[in-house]
Amino acid sequence: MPQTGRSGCPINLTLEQLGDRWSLIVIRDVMFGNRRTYGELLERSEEGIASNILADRLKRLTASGLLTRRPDPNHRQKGIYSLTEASIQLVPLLAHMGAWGRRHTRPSRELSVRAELLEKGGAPLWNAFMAELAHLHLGAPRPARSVFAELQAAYEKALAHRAL
Amino acid sequence: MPQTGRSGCPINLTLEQLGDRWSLIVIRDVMFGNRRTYGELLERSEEGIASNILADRLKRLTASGLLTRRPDPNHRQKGIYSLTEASIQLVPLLAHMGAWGRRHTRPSRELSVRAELLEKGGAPLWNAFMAELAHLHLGAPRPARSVFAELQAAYEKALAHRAL
DNA sequence: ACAACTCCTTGCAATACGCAAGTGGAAGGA
DNA sequence: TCCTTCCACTTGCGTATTGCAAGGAGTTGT
Repeated sequence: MPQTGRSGCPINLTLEQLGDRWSLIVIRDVMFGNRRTYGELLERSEEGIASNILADRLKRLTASGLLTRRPDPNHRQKGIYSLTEASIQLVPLLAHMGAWGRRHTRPSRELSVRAELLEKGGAPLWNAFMAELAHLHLGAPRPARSVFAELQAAYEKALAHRAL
Repeated sequence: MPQTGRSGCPINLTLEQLGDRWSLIVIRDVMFGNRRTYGELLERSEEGIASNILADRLKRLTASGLLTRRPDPNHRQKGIYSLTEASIQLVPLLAHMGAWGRRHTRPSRELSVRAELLEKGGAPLWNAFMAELAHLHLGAPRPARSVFAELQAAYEKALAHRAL
């Protein structure tokens, strides 16, 4: 039996949670950019998210179990946001979104590099990345391979190349 | 170089086109439900889309190249909507959305059956389905296997089972 | 004590959404 | 021909969401 408003279709239910212009952007920044606090997410936002929208999305995403928030031991006011098992399993979805966007929109070269790597790596790469996210966010053991570092290095190389 | 408003990230650009609560629902109904006209999409909508929203989305999706509209030869007023190459390539994305929704929301059993088949079939099934959609919507040759019929049969079997 | 920092909140305007009713052209029948 | 029905949308209007700019409250560092 369905739980929410419109219908019990799994695609619809996914859209009801994530189908807006900002939720997946926030998750993307936590996931691929390793932004872990409100301030980082606000200041280093590529798309310039507004502060009230960010606050609202952080609330909603934590309420629906896609993020968790724990206090920063060094700074009583700060919260550190982490991905959950559910949001880590969005990796294949985001990879496909990146792949589709690369083909059917006009992305910038620098910002496409990570999407390209993720696409070419396929499921094995996604699984390695998910294992690493489980380490970074859920305290799982550190895997041998750091997909995060590979993606970041490729991105920075593209940035440097563009800057020349 | 980016083309649109917020950033050139391919994930963001995909969200700018599809990141609302209705666009993917419409595409899903055309794709999996084979609804080809305004009336079919309105009347047989599981989620009860409003007529003005549907009209707006059909306009926007055709404008951005995810649907095409041709007049119905038997009925001058009717338009027949078809998927394009770009929207057919959303099959893996929708399959992943269904898979994620099945795991992390509370979908109804009947409406999950297709998502389950798509998930278990994986990339080979998606490719067969995309070939069939190219036949149904773009006039490509008819493939040997009809994934559409398999999905529909499974759905109707689940419906009948529920009705007992 | 004071200033700077950090996480939000508030006010307000613009846009999007949702419902119900209506419009205008086309098909079909008497 | 004229009338009814159908069909694809549009319009009006109230509500919710979004976006921008400014402000406020708790926290840290000096």
